[in-house]
Amino acid sequence: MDVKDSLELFQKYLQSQKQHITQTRLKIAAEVFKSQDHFDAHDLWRRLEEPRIAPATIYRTLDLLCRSGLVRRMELENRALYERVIGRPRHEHLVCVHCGAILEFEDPLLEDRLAEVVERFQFHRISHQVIVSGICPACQKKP
Amino acid sequence: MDVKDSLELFQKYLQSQKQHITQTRLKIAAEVFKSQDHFDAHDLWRRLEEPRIAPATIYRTLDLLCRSGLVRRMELENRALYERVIGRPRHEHLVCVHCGAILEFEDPLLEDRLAEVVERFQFHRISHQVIVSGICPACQKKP
DNA sequence: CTGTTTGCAAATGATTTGCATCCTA
DNA sequence: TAGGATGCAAATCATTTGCAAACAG
Repeated sequence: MDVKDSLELFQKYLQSQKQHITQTRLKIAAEVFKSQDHFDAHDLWRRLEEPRIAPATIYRTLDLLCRSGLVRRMELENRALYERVIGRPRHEHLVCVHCGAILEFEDPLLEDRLAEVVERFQFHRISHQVIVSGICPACQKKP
Repeated sequence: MDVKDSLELFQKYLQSQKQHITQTRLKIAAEVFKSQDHFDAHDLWRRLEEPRIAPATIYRTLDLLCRSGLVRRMELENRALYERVIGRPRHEHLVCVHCGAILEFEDPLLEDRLAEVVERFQFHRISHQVIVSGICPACQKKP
């Protein structure tokens, strides 16, 4: 799943929603699909190096990307981070409160439990997030 | 575990941290320990009906309550909610994006998975949150 | 007494919104 | 060409911070 494929999926999403495929949206989406990490709206704006693109548009486009299911948003203390989801294995996060590192982990059994809970409650899931806050191994060793 | 017991635990926490036990802190904590739901800082300020207590102090005290482990903070879209944790079973949340309802669920097996992950990574956990966003059964039935 | 804590008001900072202009479809 | 999309600037809004006065130990 490369950037090109992801962009196509995004375009299909826009069309399915009767939304315009604009140059601005494509530039923003391409930058997101190139990413390998967790970033906030301002990070993305900086990476684009296109001062003409307004931060407001970044927010609006990130919202579209999340709705499309290609990108995921996670709520941290006082800010939201985004990450590309398409073409990546399902995972959750460990966040170090010391160094800010975000570690990812995969745990199918945990995901199974979540699926069971959603089923148990007859809840229509749109998204979910599992975040463990604490101190990473590296920071534990620091003096 | 009633309000009085919880307050005592909070006082012990304050003493252990060499922090002052003040009337303002006790009033805020008592209101929190009376709560049965999820509330934000402003909700709490309103419930106190003590205009003299500054919102800033509410935030500062909620922070202490979270550090003490008696209260838990959850990050939602653009705001934080708090809930009393002491004297209640461990649980996670389902949040309805339509009506805003917050459903709680208990799932020991899910908690076990989290414990295993934390162990696997040798991560020192401080807190965690599992939030499933979606549409609750009641809202699914609405036209 | 003496350092904390608090109230108040101002500052912050991420995100949202109004609106005229621009650009897809 | 029409209505959605964008840039820009202003508005929001929860939360934080600086500081002098009030208070706990």
